[in-house]
Amino acid sequence: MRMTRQRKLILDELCKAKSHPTADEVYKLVRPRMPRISLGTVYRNLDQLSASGQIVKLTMGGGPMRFDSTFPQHHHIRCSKCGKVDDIISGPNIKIGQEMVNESGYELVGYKIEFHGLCPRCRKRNGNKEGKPQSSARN
Amino acid sequence: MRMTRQRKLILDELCKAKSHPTADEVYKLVRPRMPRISLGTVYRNLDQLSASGQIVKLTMGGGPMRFDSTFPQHHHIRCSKCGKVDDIISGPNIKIGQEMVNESGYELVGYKIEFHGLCPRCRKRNGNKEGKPQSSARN
DNA sequence: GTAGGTGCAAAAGATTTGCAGAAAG
DNA sequence: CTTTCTGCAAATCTTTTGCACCTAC
Repeated sequence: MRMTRQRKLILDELCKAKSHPTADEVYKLVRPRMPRISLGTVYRNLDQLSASGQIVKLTMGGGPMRFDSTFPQHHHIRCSKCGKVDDIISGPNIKIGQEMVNESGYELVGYKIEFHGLCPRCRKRNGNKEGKPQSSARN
Repeated sequence: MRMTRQRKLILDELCKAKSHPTADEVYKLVRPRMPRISLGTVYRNLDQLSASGQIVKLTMGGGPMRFDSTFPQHHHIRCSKCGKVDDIISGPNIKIGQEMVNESGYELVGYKIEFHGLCPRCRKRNGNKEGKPQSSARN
């Protein structure tokens, strides 16, 4: 994979971004520094960067694809009410290894955990200031 | 939520399906039994059924949305090479609780684990018959 | 009876692709 | 040099929506 000016730029903007931009947002982030770049190029690069593991594709259930740099390692949580996506800098130990998928015959390469819940703002609006889970923690 | 003939039918076909059909595939599954149903209706119902937790939306990084019934509880693994999606009837205990997301201020409602790796067929083609992970298990 | 649901068709969005010229290695 | 990548624009694919008519409750 060649490291073109475009690819470097896209990766750079993605690392700087605190949010989880869509392809179109990446396009807008990059244009000021390279006005003639095309949206198609952005899509092609986002695909390749994620195929090579340098970034992650996030779908988080609905709407256009979002992208995020992989470092530092983290997971994501999405508000079921307003759709906001935040990072979870997972401290604790989720041990996930080959043995979890052995029965399937697959060779495990990676995994992704996507949480969903209510963001602080929506909790307040709901009048549920303290953490009283209202449903069991499973999808 | 009313239980219309359409909704019942869609849910029924989805429970029977061993695969993870796209909206369009669900449409095709349902049409033999209800020829005048519209694709729009299928989309609207899949959305509502997943909002109410009766089915799950799977995005699995790329392509159109896929849908799956929620029982029995399971996760999914997707082949990074050919795109095949299979079920992981997770035996072991992944303990994920509110404490994992406390710092974020969110109230945890649920989570979803998506694995990816090489399916048995692609492993063979790769000449890697036994489980020798080639990269670290992370995205 | 009425709020929510449906079919149809068109619109809106998101992503992919063909091609000729550019540029990385 | 050769191979991969780019810009552009058109094509394709997916999903959403407006509207008038239905139907579950």
